[in-house]
Amino acid sequence: MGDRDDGLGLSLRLGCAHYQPYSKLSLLSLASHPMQNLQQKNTWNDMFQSSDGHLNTRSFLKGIDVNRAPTTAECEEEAMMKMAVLLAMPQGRSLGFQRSLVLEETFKEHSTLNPKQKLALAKQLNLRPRQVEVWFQNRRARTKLKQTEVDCEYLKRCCDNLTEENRRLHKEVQELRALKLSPQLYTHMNPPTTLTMCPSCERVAVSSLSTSAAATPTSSSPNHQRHVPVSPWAAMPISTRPFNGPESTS
DNA sequence: GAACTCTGGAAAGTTACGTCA
DNA sequence: ATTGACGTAACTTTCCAGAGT
Repeated sequence: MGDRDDGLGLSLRLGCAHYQPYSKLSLLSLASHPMQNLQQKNTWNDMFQSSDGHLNTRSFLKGIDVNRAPTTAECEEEAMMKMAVLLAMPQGRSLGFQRSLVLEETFKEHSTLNPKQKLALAKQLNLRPRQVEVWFQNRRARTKLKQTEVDCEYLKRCCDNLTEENRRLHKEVQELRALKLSPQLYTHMNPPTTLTMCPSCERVAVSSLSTSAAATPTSSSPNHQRHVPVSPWAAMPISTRPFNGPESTS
């Protein structure tokens, strides 16, 4: 799974963008390696040994944000070390590190295989064609699941933004109604012409006359301290409003 | 050209198993 | 030692597109 940049502006980044050999690999497959050698396992034990003497691979994994682009310094050493450890971690049943690596590289090129490619890959990896086929099926499923999770998060953020905007608009309506129902304020209001409405977005904007009148009330008209509730984005182009896109929320 | 059958592949769902905390 | 969570390999079912008749 490589970087993705679709219409939603979403992208998935794994590892370090500057370190290509590992950065594009799936963490799922990186974590799968049947390192059954006892001697090497002791090495992993040493590396993951926690204070209480137990192995702590999950906490180690927590230190890696697969969606964050690490700094250059991290890329060169820390990320390298972490990825190297990930690559060697035994995790469940797997086809082996080298095989997974080749399968991943092949998957990056094309997520589906024609029969000829499948046979060639199976021969290269000393696997049955059926195993290669199954691996690609499962890999596509994992990719789709991951993408679904990302899309779901994006939609959730959109929903949150709209909810907040809805709440803000309700408050604004209430304030406007209160303003209209107040006779004193209503009679001393400036003419409606001081409020202008954008013909394209139909948002009310405050003209320079009204804003100056509101900001600097004269001694002869103290009641001119008129509050005009205008949302902070009223004068903003639609495309730059906070609820208009995923990039504006983070 | 339309209707039907066959076949292969993909997706979705499920199961079994190994590892770890 | 046991258990639940998690990841992966492998299987089953369903659907669909393309080829052949």
